[in-house]
Amino acid sequence: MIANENDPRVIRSKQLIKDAFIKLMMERDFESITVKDITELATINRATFYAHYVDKYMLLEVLFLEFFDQTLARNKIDDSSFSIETLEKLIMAVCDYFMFIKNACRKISSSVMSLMEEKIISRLAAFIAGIAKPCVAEPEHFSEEMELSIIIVSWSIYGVALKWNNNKSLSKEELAVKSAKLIQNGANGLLLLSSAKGVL
Amino acid sequence: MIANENDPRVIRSKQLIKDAFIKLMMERDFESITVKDITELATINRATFYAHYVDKYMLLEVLFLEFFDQTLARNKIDDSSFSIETLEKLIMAVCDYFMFIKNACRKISSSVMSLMEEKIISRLAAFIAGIAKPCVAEPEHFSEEMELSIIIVSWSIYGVALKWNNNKSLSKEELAVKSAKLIQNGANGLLLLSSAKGVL
DNA sequence: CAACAAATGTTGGTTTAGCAACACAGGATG
DNA sequence: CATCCTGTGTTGCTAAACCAACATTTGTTG
Repeated sequence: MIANENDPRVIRSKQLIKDAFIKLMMERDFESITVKDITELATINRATFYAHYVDKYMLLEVLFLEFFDQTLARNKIDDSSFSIETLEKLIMAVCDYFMFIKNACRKISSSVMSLMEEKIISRLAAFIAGIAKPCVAEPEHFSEEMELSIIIVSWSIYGVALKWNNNKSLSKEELAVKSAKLIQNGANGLLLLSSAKGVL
Repeated sequence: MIANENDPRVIRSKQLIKDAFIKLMMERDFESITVKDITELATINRATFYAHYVDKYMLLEVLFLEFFDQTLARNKIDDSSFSIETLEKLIMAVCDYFMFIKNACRKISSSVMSLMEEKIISRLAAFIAGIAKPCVAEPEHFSEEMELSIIIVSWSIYGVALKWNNNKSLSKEELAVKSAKLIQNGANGLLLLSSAKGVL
């Protein structure tokens, strides 16, 4: 069945599924939730679930990516150019995302988080690309280096936010300011520190 | 289309319609609510409304009767025999029903109330009949008188509760106790009072 | 290990909801 | 008065949800 995404029934069914899943995630571990549980709570047929989602893992992915997009949108990041402030806001956005997930789910396993990791970083990269690319005069020339830079920055952002989530020794804002500078300078700072100590 | 009342879609559609209607009744006057308003808020198609309800008046009737039945059920009336306590509880139940309606609707016109009046009294009569009939040894013999008695009692109950709703000079319980006695004695009390004053 | 129970995906046929279009009625506006 | 607008109620067709049934997989219990 190829469903029309604008059909009110499709919209409602998907929403009922999401609502039920969110409710269950507030009560239980992801792995313990069955498709049957979801569809029964959503008052839809199990076959209808499979008409819209491949399995519960795909539902998780879609939903968590939506959460992330909403978090990004809520942080109102200036998309006219890529600056140090953009970097700071992105870091804080990923921190918000982690906090949202922690708050919305009773028990979120690291396996679930790692299922989402790549997807979130990809989304981060796409977001950054959307800001940065139009700012470059000759996109065809710098595209190779830009792609790599975006990947580096995306993974860096995710990494510091994840570290913060495990060990909140700084405030979100402090983390953002400090980390943004470090990400900006890349390995330079590390190289300087190391050479000063005579390691290199 | 003859819908199967047990189909989950039918159940959900009807519930969506009811929820939307209740919400609108909390905000607006019944007459100002259109079928279009209801279906838009319920996120269903207008044709679907007509598949389940003749018009908005029928929806009102169904819903208010449900409210009344719920009120009756909540009052947990002993249905083993018909006693003075039964009478008192029925009076209080109708009072509860009036209070519920007043609370659930922004503005409830007297025309709407009178639309429901007969239906509620019929339901009252059916309820009383359900209690009283099994208690009679020879139902075929007393059926005529019993039918009339039930009608009299039903209208009496509704009447005193309606009066109380307009002018709450007594508590609900006081009204029930006093009125139950009066309904029990029927016109006897009035006749005595009148004769004592020499009117008859 | 075998047997059983429960969850997963999938399928074909049935039923209901959605939709667009229509005729009609009532009320407002020029 | 004619015209427009909005809501009502109906209809035939399309598309989505339901359902029962099935083969498979997974897990657990004696």
